[in-house]
Amino acid sequence: MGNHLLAALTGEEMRRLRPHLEPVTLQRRATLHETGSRVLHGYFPTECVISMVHVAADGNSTEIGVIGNEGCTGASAVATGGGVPLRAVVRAPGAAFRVKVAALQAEFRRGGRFQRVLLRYMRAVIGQSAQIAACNRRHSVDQQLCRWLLSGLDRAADNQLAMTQEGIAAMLGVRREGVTEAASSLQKAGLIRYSRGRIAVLSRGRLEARACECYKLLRGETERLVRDVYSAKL
Amino acid sequence: MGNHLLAALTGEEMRRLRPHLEPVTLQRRATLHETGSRVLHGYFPTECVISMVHVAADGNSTEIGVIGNEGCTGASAVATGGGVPLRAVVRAPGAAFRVKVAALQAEFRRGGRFQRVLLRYMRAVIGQSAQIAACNRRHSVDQQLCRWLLSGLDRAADNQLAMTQEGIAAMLGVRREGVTEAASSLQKAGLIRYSRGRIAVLSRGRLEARACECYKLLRGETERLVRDVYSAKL
DNA sequence: GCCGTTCTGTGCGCTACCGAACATTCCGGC
DNA sequence: GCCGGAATGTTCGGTAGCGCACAGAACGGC
Repeated sequence: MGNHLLAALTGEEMRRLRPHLEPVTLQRRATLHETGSRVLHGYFPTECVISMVHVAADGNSTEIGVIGNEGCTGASAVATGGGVPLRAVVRAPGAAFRVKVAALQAEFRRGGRFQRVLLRYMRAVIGQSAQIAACNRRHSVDQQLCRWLLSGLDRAADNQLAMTQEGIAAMLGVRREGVTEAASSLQKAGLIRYSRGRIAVLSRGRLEARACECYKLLRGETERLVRDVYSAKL
Repeated sequence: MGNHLLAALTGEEMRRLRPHLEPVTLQRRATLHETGSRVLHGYFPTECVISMVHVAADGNSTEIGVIGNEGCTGASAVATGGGVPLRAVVRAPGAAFRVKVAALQAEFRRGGRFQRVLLRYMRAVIGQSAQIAACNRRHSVDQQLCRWLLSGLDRAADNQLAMTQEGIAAMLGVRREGVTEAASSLQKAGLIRYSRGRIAVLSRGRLEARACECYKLLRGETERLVRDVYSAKL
């Protein structure tokens, strides 16, 4: 149950990086980095889930990407220094490795496998954000909720998700009432059960059927990413 | 009137790359690369404008990013090989440099300034797509149209844009009628004048005032990008 | 067991946008 | 000068989501 990006490194790279890997437990809703501000650490989730969120001037937020144990935060900061254009929030608490950006940068600049892995990951991030952007535009709250639940479920240990409807609404960029309605409809249909911020997915299959095709595409992209980072061809 | 990414290279890098720079004139609406397919060339606009467009299974499209002489296509393909997750379409015709991906990759792997420039550019792309995603979700067709016009204008030679309302609708991911209505309202207010695919911007200032704040943010990000690629600190 | 807080449910009027159908205007080619 | 196609204009009913206001329900601390 490690992190795929780290697991894909060569032995030598891992030896160099290991002293800088700091195991941490991330608390729900913690903000790991803030829009525009300087990034000090990259986080490599092993058991937690992190959301990348765009924050508008009026405080409205929109989730642009999700990071589980297939990714990391701050990749672009590692590649270029400076800040990232998004806020990173812990969506599901749990274990992760924290690494100083400087250490990551040093390894990145060596131009080895770590660099290729991180670049491949950045490509996935761009694709993911494009897909979510299109989904935002086109699909109903109901469909998006299904996609959101599944994207969390794929990265979770069990069939449980911890998030209030208020929180989900903020991520999807819709009203809380809209989420209430969609969630209540899902519950009536027996796909999920929830209460006060705890959601249990009862029928993953039916949830997938109800979600828009964006979910399948996003999932496929993630699987390709994982395959690629382990591939000798990278 | 060159391309900023190329202009920021060192003399030595430019000497190596110059033999591979192929000046081309891009025709309006040409598709430079297609979603998912293998990318053979990167394009560095000098006088044209290119749109990065997400295409859904049903054919619906959504513009995720714009590229003028501050950027290039296929950056992520250069960094990692393989395809890009978006379609690139010529939005305004004109000159560009075409370069084989293999040549770009070779230069990228040297790990010099070109690499840092391209990475910095990828960071801008991620930020841009996040901003546009949020804008898609939140703002009215009218506001988005203003933003779209301005984003083209910034990269155009004069105050003219060539694009039918049908075309704009496809980029913004809205109905053609919605664009007709918004455009006609802008014309009545004296901000633009248009006819059959030719749009003239009459009052840039008022257009900016009417656009959502996304435009200013996107523009600021682009300006920072251009500043950074020329900066010695990169 | 009480109470404040957090979370969820519901109703209402409103607006922006959608989908479809059709009318009109303009341009370029013959 | 005529004609076909492309671009734009307009209308109409339908609906998803918004903003607001408030009601109930559950949990957590004391």
